[in-house]
Amino acid sequence: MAVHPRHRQITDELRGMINRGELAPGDQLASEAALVEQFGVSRTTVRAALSALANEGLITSESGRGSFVRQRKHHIYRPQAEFCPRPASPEMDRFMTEHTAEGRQPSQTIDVALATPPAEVARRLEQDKDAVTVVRRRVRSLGGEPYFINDSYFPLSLVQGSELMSPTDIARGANRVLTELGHHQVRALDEVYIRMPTPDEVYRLRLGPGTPVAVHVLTGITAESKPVRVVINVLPGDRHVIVWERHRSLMEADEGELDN
Amino acid sequence: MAVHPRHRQITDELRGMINRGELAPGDQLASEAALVEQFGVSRTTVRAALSALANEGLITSESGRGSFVRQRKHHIYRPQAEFCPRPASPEMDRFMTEHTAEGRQPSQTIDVALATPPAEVARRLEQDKDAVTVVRRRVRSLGGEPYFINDSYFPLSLVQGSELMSPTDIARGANRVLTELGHHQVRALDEVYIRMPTPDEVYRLRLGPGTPVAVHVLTGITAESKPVRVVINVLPGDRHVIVWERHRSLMEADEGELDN
DNA sequence: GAGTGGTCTAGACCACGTA
DNA sequence: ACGTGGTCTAGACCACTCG
Repeated sequence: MAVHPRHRQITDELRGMINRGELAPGDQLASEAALVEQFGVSRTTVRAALSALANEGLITSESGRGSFVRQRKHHIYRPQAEFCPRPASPEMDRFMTEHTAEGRQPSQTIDVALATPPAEVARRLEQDKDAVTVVRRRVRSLGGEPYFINDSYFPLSLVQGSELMSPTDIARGANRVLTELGHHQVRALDEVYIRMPTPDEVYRLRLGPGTPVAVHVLTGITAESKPVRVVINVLPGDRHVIVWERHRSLMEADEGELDN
Repeated sequence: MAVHPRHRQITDELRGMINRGELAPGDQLASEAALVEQFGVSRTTVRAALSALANEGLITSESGRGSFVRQRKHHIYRPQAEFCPRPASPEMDRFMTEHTAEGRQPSQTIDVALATPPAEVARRLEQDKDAVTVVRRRVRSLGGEPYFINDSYFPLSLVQGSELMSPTDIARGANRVLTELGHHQVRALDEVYIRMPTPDEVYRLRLGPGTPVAVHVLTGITAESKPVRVVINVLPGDRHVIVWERHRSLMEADEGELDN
């Protein structure tokens, strides 16, 4: 029988207490010194155990204060919301009611720049990699806590001189503006990647260790199959649920390979 | 000017080499002993730096062999595939062609059990938390590498005695069977959560450290608004892209709050 | 000032993989 | 046999938070 190393046993012991609810979200764990006593190991070993829990996203350690059980509070992220602002099914309605965001102050920062986009974006826009795009970068916050990076890229040639280049909110939406400019989108391709954040994302979103992100890449496409917009949303995993709904009308076949 | 601690400097240095491509996926890093020499620090400090990179999902360390730069290879996960087996837009077609899975052997394990489901599932099925469900648990693998946990829950009262209770593949799909039993689904609610895996998931999917998962929860609903099926898919972040497509016909409004 | 976590050292022994 | 990473110890000093 394989026996786990000491630090792993301590990790499992503490994780068990969290999963069983003996340690509730927000609770403070025993101090490192206390755990050294309790388990009869060196501080290094205790710290290895705590570090593992931190990287699982279960606890955070705050210098000078202690270690605490984390809590997740999920905002609802609806990729469909852009085109279908209102939920259409009773289940979705109920789901959204149950997850109603508390009355915290929303705020956002916007900055607009001209830049050659990352290779991933250039590829999706079918541009040369040194072609210039307009980038609208936003960080959205709720009650001071950032919860959402939203970077939109438009080919400069398509939006030159339009209000998309001014760093202010556009109430009627970027899609409307693109349509007015003659670049009406009729299709979109959505991709979602799951990964650990870059140090830059950790900084911009104030992420704790062990917090993964979802990267939602949206490519908007015209009837002529021309991509005119790429949006990259970065969502902290501990603050979001991605939700959508489907109806019979969208279900073209009855069987599928995924869910037998 | 804030100066980073020594281990953080080493982390940044090594991450830079990876991002700049000086260390390519699959490459071996300098050994810990070599890094101790190179940076003039203790082995503990070097290991702290390597541990950080591992938890970012950038490297893996293998006992007795060394540390290596990781690679991500993305399978395509289409939540829509269940109802729309074939891609409908040229962009999606191209996307899937570009990501064609290599010709590795697919395989799967299936086991079927009667069990009281986790509270999350019971709630979605609108069952008492001690009501029994049929669980079809599957792990799908490609070339020996597991890439997909797929657990389907059906209320026992609805599927008793049907072939859903036998641990074999159902070629025509579970949806068809449910329809034949008089529980035709007309809507679905999809939720995706992003988090670090549990130890059980790490084991079943053979995940390395720093690998987050996406949890896709699908609730299938009849015309009478009765939930008849909950599917929980667990996808390793380093092996999947979640992809779907949208068309004008689904775009009911022109503006949205997400993408100005 | 007392207690907390953050950083770091210099060693030691072990299990593992490869040659 | 040797080099690799995995585990663990016993200390030390620091920065931070809080009463």
